[in-house]
Amino acid sequence: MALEHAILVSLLEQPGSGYELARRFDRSIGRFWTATHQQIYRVLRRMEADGWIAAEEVAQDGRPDKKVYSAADPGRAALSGWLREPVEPETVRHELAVKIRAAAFDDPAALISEVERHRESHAALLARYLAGEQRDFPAGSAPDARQELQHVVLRGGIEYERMTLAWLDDVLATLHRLGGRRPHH
Amino acid sequence: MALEHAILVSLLEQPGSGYELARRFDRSIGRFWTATHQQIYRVLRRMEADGWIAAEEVAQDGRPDKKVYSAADPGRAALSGWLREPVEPETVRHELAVKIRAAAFDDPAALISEVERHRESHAALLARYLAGEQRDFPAGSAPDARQELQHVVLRGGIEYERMTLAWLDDVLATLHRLGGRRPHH
DNA sequence: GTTGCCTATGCAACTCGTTGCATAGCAGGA
DNA sequence: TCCTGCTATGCAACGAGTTGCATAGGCAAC
Repeated sequence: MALEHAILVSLLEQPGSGYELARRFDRSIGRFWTATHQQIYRVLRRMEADGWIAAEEVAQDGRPDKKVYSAADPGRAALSGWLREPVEPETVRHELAVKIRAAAFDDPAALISEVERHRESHAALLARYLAGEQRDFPAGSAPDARQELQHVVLRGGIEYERMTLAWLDDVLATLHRLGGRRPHH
Repeated sequence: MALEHAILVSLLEQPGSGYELARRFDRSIGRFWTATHQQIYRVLRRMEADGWIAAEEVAQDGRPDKKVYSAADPGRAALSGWLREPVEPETVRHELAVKIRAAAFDDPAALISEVERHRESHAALLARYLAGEQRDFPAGSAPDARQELQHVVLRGGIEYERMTLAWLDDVLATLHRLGGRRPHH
């Protein structure tokens, strides 16, 4: 389980409440690790019980109170230990690939609009990444270690989206080519 | 849930027992959808109860008997319906990216050997993909629709591995560059 | 001749992750 | 005025997925 570690990293970068963490997981961190607010609250309680993080009640006016968490030393030590462990092989879940192979037993043309939707959403995400790169890592700046590492992760996202766009074009060309043929029945 | 659909596709391509499916999920299909034998057996029982697949007991000598499953019409219809539904956005789980950002709060150099291990395993997978492509889709052949679709999925795997290798080189260069600097404490 | 691996299926217990719902005050617009 | 939406946390129930173990015959190596 790496949700705990992803939360620790996020709290080290910036302390925050469960709600704030949930929003971060919808944005930057969510690009490589997703979580709902339910999961986050549950894991936060466990981590606090284990002493990995410390909570501070913060009263707000005009808004509900919140509990702001920050990483504690045992949490930092746990993260350090995890960093030195070999990571499990990633389990891939690529639903679109299943659909593409499934199309051989149905009408391949029925997939075209679905693939086009995916293409659009990946193009939009690439644009967001590129805008974020311009904003956070402008050319000529002198980044520190944290920024360098955040940047190399972002570059990975950018290259992933570029690769995916090119592949989806390949998929679309293949589906169009097969459009005339009868499906296998 | 797409495990049912991945199993249906696999059984349409070739009928087989739970055990055989588990091995396929360790090989080709497992590249874009993973499953343990436990999951597979449980889902097979549910699918048989729902009439999606049909089972036939096959006695073997020198080996335990097996139940060979094949896709039935209701299963084929369910697959067809699923193909026409929009797919949920993929939830990405990229543990290495979490580690890279975590390295900002520890020693970045400690990650180098881990990244190198990943690089090797991605290089080995790319080599396997390329060998499989040569074997199954030799230049000059006239593939049918099923092979075309399998090939485009494989090309996606190949491009993904190439992209990942290039990115891991970028990560390694970044980690080496940061090697001299003190971690943030 | 015992140890370990392969085929083949399955139970039990657990953790992970999602979905629906609840509360509760405040802000802004129709 | 009512409706929608945001901040903030949480319960309950379910489904997905993993891990450990069990059985049971055959095969090959040491």
